[in-house]
Amino acid sequence: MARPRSFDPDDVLEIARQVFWRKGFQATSLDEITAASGIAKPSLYAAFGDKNALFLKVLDRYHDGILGWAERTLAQPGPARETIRQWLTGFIPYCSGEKGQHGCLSINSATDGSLDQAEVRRSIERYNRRLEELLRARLRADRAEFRKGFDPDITAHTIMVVHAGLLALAHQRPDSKQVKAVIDQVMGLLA
Amino acid sequence: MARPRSFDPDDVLEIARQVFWRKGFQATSLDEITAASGIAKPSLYAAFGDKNALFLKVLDRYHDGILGWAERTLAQPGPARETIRQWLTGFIPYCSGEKGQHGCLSINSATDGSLDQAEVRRSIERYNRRLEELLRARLRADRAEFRKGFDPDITAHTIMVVHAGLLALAHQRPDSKQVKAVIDQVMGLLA
DNA sequence: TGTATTCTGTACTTACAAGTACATAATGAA
DNA sequence: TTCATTATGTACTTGTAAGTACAGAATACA
Repeated sequence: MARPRSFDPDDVLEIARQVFWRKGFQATSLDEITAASGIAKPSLYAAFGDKNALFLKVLDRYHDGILGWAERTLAQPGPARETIRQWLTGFIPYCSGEKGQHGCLSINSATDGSLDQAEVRRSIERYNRRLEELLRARLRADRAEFRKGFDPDITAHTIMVVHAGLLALAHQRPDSKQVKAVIDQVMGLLA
Repeated sequence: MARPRSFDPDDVLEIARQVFWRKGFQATSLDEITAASGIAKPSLYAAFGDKNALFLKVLDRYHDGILGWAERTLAQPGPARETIRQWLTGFIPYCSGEKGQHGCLSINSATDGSLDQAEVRRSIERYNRRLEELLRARLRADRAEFRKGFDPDITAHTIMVVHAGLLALAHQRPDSKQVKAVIDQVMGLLA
């Protein structure tokens, strides 16, 4: 029994994500988000809280999207190595060329010293933990495919490191062939 | 025949590096640097130019320090794998625990969307290129140690990716044992 | 139709940071 | 000692961004 919202909050989060992704948290002003979204500041504040809270919502949504995709991809049948290779290969467009120039919002945020809000750190930690759990679970489940002495836990973490490294270096716009070559080489560890 | 400078510019760059490293470029105000260094703003501007120029000098100095150390380390005699392992192992204190919580100034800057100054990008690219060249040169020189088909160029890049990944994930303060395990596992690719 | 309620847009306040004007201090050289 | 020259410190201007007050608009329901 009141005036309804004139926008879909999820649409605005999507727009805010693009701006935050491109410019980073500090350098993004709410005025830029109002300009990009057409939503005035009081509406943003009413719907999402202050800038920190808005960013946290954007980041959580981003994490959820990637985790959902990882869950689906890593649940696929077949050899674990090929499944994981496919998952990593899916990141190539975001790790190379023009499209990769802004890297990963989560990595960018993790390396941003201005973001020392505890909740942002927690969101990133939870995201990394869950991603690594997915990899670890898959490697453990298919352990029989690998050599004696294969360590699924360390290997899962190594893959996380490579994943983070590719997305950190994405800002240099490397050639997609080079990224693929690195993935293929690292997959040699899954044997 | 004029009043001499009351400070050593290199000392100030060192202090500025610490502040920029901890808080990032955007979130660091010159007032914080004046507070940390005791040097007033007009002196900073006279000596280093504006905030962008100061940051660029800090970053170049940081890059030079790491490159110098890499040159010395990677020139050491012995098997290439052990030399490179030693070099990577030297990063462990900066990739783990309390000391690693701020990661690497170069990676942090590369992933900072607010730093789209062309000169900063160039400095980072040059740094990465030189580091990779050092690794590649060493792997090529000692190619005889490795199996037939070993690709020194791709391997050098893979090591760069792992290196970047470790420093990107350093913000999570991982255990140093875990970092060491990843390095050891990746060194398995040098065979 | 009227009213309570919530949303929206304009315009504001406040805070803070970048950069600088200017008066003054400290030196080397004459 | 005096002057030319460059550094320093105080205090300022300017710009910009976060957050909000308030008046008016849009709905559901009585």
